[in-house]
Amino acid sequence: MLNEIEKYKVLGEQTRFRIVMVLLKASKELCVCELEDILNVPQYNVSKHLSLLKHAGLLEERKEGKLRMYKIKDDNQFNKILFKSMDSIKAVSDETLKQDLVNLQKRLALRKNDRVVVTRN
Amino acid sequence: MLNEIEKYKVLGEQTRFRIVMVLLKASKELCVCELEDILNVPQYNVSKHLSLLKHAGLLEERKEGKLRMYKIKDDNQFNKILFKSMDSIKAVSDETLKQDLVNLQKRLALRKNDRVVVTRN
DNA sequence: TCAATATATGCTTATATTGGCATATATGTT
DNA sequence: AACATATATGCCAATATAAGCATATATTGA
Repeated sequence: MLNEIEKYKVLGEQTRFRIVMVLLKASKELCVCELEDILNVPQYNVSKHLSLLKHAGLLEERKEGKLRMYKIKDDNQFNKILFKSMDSIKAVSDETLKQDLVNLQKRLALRKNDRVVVTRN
Repeated sequence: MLNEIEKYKVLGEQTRFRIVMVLLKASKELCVCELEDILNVPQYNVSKHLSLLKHAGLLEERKEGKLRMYKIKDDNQFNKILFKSMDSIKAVSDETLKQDLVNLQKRLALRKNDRVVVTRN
């Protein structure tokens, strides 16, 4: 399938959409356990969805010790516009999404010098 | 589900993506039978996919006699950006998509004064 | 080297999606 | 009114997807 179609497809699922939205709002890489904590989704699901997002070419992964850091991959025009479309969603009226963003801030506050020190919460 | 997620989802399927791409390149409304002819997809499938696209808020429908005309719905910021992302897909290297666009031109050439006169081909 | 931790992955089941086919509906035509 | 045509839709079977659970892998630290 055309890679761009794949990108729309993977974004068209609630959990994956939430992951990407959180990473966009974070503007920095997050590890799996942080996402798990922010989204309140089991680790194995977060990992699976991250894998799909990565293979579709929307995210990048980097190893850092025991952790795997994931971040937005916007090194091409298509991705940039796609993320811009997500950014244009004003109505984060959705309760789940709203809570995700609150949890994101809480999680980031647990970092020390912007480094992950608390894993599961 | 958040309406925007639904929009990504419906675009994340080959046939629906093709429909939208053809409508974008056409820059005008097309009827079901034209799309059927252009895409080489059975009428019932074209209709079903059009229905999903309409309900997701990506297309508009208008009755014209026996025909139902479908067109791009870009009356909001999110849709505009989404369609822009499709427009940015340079690599219409995909053979199917390339053929669709050829067929689109052939079908449009069958119109008389920009009105549909030939139905199934 | 052993244990603990972070993450990934295989298997199974539940659910959703898609296509095919038949048929219903609506509109125009004779 | 009967018929033809354009389109939509209900049902079924095939396939794809997602969650849950158990477990494998990799890395760190004792």
